[in-house]
Amino acid sequence: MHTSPPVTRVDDPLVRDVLRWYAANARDLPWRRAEASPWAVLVSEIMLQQTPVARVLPAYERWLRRWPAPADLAAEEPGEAVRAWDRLGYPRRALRLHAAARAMVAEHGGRVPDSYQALLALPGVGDYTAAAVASFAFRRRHVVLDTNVRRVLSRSLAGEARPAPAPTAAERRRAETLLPADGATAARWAVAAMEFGALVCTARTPGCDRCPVRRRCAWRAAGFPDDGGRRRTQRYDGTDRQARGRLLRVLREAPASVPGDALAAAWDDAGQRARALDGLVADGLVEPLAGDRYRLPR
DNA sequence: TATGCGTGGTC
DNA sequence: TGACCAAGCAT
Repeated sequence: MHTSPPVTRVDDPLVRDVLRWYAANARDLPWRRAEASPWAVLVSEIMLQQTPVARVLPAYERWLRRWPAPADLAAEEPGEAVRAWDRLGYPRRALRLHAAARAMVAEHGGRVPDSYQALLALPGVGDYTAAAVASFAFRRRHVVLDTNVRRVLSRSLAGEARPAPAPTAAERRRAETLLPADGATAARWAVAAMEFGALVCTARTPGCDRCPVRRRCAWRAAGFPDDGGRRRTQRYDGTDRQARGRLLRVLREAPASVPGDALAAAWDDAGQRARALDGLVADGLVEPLAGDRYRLPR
């Protein structure tokens, strides 16, 4: 690797301690290796949206072996991306990643753009992903606010068990204040804070007894207050969401098009099945053909 | 701003 | 056992 060892002085003690913790405890994940391309970083970030690392790993390896550059994916039918997405969940991500690959070919010479703004303009790339790719792949200095970072800062600095449902201006200011001056150190801080939130300062059972910043943690100092303000978790069984998943699974596992009967076998309730199918078609995940047949989009 | 969007593991 | 949780995005 051509980057120099960190020489930047990190003044904030939280940042310093989390960086030190990361140096000793980071997992060896493929998208963090020096040889990971910007495309690999982007693929990993999209796959990791709401999906655990353990489930992403095999899909990530297969994906990059098959499509090592944006142009390789762009040359495929969108349905192939949906099929290769397998059961990662939220298959619209696959469609958007495919659209992003085509946009990169059309507008960026087949490369992943290196600016936050250009990244943000890609389908399926929001604030978090744009900042993460700009930071991790290009060492640009950005606040990277994912759910882990937000939880770490809420606890250690604000003394609250969990952050607000959506990032607030105050949170951004807080994060900006901590951000190291140079891009490379800022990137390392971002990934370190995320890793720390994933492995120590976790949502359910935080490892406060082995936490390197516990002496300064505002949440601990306040006695671990918990207002219990959880997000309402949605039911899944019997929902349209589940129906969509079942239908799409039939389509993914079929080599070509399938008859409506095959979909009917996957979901009993005809009204709900029709609604789910309409939704899938509207999302571009399913293509209806003549004669009551369906396939993944071409 | 609230809601819809998959899937499977954990406690 | 059923909530809760997992590196969000789009509308």
